[in-house]
Order: sequence, then C-alpha cells, then structure tokens
Amino acid sequence: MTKATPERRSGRQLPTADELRAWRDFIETTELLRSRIASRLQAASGLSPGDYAVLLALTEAPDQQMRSSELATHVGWERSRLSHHLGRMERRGLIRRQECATDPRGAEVHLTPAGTESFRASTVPHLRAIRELFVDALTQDQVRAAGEIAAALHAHLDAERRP
Amino acid sequence: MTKATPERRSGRQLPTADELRAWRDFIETTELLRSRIASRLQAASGLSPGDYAVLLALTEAPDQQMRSSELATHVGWERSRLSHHLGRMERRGLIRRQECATDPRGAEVHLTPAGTESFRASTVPHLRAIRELFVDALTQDQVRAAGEIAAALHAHLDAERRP
DNA sequence: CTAGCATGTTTGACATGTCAATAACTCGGG
DNA sequence: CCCGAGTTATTGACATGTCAAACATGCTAG
Repeated sequence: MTKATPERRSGRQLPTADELRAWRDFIETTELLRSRIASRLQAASGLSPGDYAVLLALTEAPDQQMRSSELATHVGWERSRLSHHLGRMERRGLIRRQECATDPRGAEVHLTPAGTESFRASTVPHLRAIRELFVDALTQDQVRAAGEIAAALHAHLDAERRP
Repeated sequence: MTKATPERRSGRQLPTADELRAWRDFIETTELLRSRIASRLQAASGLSPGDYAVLLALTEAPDQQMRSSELATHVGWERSRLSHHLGRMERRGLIRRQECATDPRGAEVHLTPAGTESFRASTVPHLRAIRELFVDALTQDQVRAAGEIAAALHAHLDAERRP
C-alpha cells in the first residue's frame, strides 16, 4: 500500500518514539479520567460506574425489568461478571432477582424503588461530570475527533477479532 | 470566548446528545482496547500490564533496583497498590524485596533474573500489539490528535484538582 | 530523654474482573 | 423414554484496585 514511502508506515514492526508517546499519554490519561468520573459518581450517589450501567439499562427497559442475559448483552458484559455484580447490587437493595415466569432457567432482574431513586439522583451529577471533565477540556473539534478515533479503534478491533 | 454563540458552548450544564455519544464511544472503546492489549501481553509473556510497568521501571533503573516509594511515583500508583502488586510479583519470583541499607524503614525492590527474562520476552510482542491495535487503526493525524486530546484532558484534570 | 508528629511500607477488608466448572433446564433424535 | 447438546445463570478461585488503619522508624521540641 505505502510502497512510495516505505520508511513512513510500512516495513516497520514497532511504533516510533512519537507513536509510543501518544499511546502512553492516551492510555494513562483515559485511565485517570475514568477514575475521576467514577469518584464523582460515587460521591454524588454512592453508585459505581457498573451500577450506573445496570440501572440505566433497567430504567430504559419496558416494565423496568430485563432477563439477565439480555441485560448482559445490553451493557456488554460477560454473564459471569453480571451475575457477580447483580449479587452485590441485590445485597444493597438496588435490584431484585426473581424466577422468570416463561423460562424456569432464567432470572428476571427488577429495579427496586431504592434503585430507581439512586439512579435518578445520579443522572444529573454524572452528566455534569462528563461535561466538566471531558467536554470542557476539549475544543468542539477535539470532541468530534475523539469520537472518530474511538470509532476507528473499535472498527479495527472488530476486524481483528474475526477475519 | 463564545459570546457570539451562547447556545453552543456556554450556559449549558449538560452534554449534548452528540457529545454524550462521543463520550460513550470514547470510554467504552478505550476500555476494550486496554483489555485487548492486556490479553496479548498475557499471552506473549504471562505478564499483566501492571507487571510490565513495574518491570519496565526497574529495568531502566540504575542497578535494576529502586526504593519502593520511588517506584510508586514512577509508575503513578498509590503505595498500597504497589505493595499488594509487589507481593504478588514476589510470589511469582519476578522481583525481590530487601531492607534498604540506608533507611531501615524502607524497602529496595530488586529485579530477579526471572523478572529480567520475562520482561525481555514481553517487550517486542507488547510494542507490536500497540502498533497493530492502536497505531495501525488510525491515520497519522489521528495518532497525533489522540496524543493532543490526552494531553488536553490531562491538563484539565490537573487544573481541576488543585486550584 | 521522650512525647508526638512525619515518613515509608504493609495489612485487612472489601469492590471489581476474569476464567473455568457446575447446575438446572430445554429440546431434538433414537 | 432417555441421551446428549445447547442455553441460562451461578459459583469458586483468584488477580487487581481502593480505602483506611496499623506498624516501624526517624526527627524534633520541650
């Protein structure tokens, strides 16, 4: 593809120093950002990002309930991870699990009033944190570029996964 | 700055739908990317990203050793996290801790031959994974932009932290 | 000297994640 | 009827992270 400029993009196995610096800045900063957003969420509502994802999905579901594996797909987690997380959330009274009427193997996950309320209280502070820590740090072009970079990375990872 | 278009960037508390989509793509993709890179590293060398960070710092240190808190600063971890991690690495024979000669409170962390060898074996595959999963997914401009976005986010987080 | 504060590190309790194994149930053929 | 393969969800063992408390030692004011 890049035969005309072989020294630029092809024939190289390893990243250049500049590329490596960009990678390190990128990966370290996203980690830091994630933990800051999580702190804000925790402080505002006592919820973890995982709790938030589960409560968001349930809140948007018809009847505020969902089958366990449906929920796993929706939030993009492995079943096992979800199961452990639901156990913790159930202990804290945020959700309730009950046998599924139509499939005795399955479980229905229900939002409790406490879960509904915690989620309600967390929404605005969480969105405000995203605004303050992400959107406000960047220009409009950078926000757009960040979305495009994420999309390109995601597409590339998908392509690698099953070619 | 944006007085001429007040509805665009100011007076708003919450992100727009586009901004929120960019945020979600960004944060979810970086998480996915992190875990893919970690899998590659694990497969190639049996090391976790944390192991790699510690071994990299020790490898670059004079005498292949470092004081524990120096190491914590270098990799950007809390002391407690480092202590737990060093315990696990020591059990696996990657590093060794011994009393510091000059300060009886302190610990020196030393690289073992096994640690040196594991790190050596991991370097090229790890850099290749960064090349394949990050650099190759993006244009040169995007790699540069990713670095700049990370720098802007980092600076903004620092500014928020202590003013 | 010694009480008390600072420094360097570890520990314990717990939240979060992954992986492999298990349990409980469905369903389609013999 | 029953076997075996697939589906749904949970479990256990363990790695990784955070927070607060504990420990050990050094330093300094009285």
